[in-house]
Amino acid sequence: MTVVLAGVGADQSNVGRNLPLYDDGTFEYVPIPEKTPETDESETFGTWPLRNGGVAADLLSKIRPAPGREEEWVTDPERIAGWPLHRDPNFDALTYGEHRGSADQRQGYVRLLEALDPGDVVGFYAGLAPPGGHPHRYLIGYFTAESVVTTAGRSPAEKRDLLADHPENAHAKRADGGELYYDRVGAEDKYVAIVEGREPGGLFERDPIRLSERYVKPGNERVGYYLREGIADEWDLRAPDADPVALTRKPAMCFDLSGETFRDRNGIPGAR
DNA sequence: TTGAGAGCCATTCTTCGCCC
DNA sequence: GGGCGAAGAATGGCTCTCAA
Repeated sequence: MTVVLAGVGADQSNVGRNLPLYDDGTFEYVPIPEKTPETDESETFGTWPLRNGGVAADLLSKIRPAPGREEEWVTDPERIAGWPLHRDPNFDALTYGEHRGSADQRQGYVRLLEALDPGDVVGFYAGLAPPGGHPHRYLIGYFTAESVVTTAGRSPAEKRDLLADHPENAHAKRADGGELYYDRVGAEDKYVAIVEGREPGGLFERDPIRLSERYVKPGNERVGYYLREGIADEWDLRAPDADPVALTRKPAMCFDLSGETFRDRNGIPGAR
């Protein structure tokens, strides 16, 4: 009886802009750039179709595959068009993988996802900007959890077998010879949680659900983005335990809400 | 072992300067 | 004057350290 929301999608930090929300309620979802061009993912910014025509590369003037002060922006249009996507979640194959957080965090991404039971829901929110308006965090889709597996505590051979069992997952696609990306770059303390999903699930067609409120929190000087009070109350927020929950950095959120109730309130992807 | 506090840094807003 | 980009600053999550 759990709903976990995860922040996904390209944003200011990796493509230098927020994704568009159009006047008719439709929106564009574009995955973040893959950290490494060495991936089995065939979709690139030059092939990812937009709902209003064209491809994702048409929206972008720059990308930063690995956000960080030492990383340079890629501005060459041909390189942008050919850069692979970190297609996570994969709304076609209904699979989602996550490495953010660690085993000793109670409220990090991987720990919240590990707690999902079959029939629970994992939802996805992204930063969308309407024409001439401020960006907000919107729920853009979800799927029903079928199973959750992690690479924690597994031997290299076991990890290889696990990734082979989830070939459509973005973390499996960027694994090299069964070796996870974070193992290759020396971050062995990271592990990946993979959620395999089932119907009902997918990306909303239109009218994403706004999760954030934009205001100056008492005691602060600057405006911030916070979880709407109504969402926290009606969906029974369990984590994080902050009040209000700041959505600036896309935290994982957990709600004590049944999958059935969540679907009744928010509709079915494909029919919304 | 656990919780509090401090520092680091990712994210994004604001301001300012440059160019058309 | 408007648009755009760069730089600086504010916020808050994550991580580490230390004390209880």
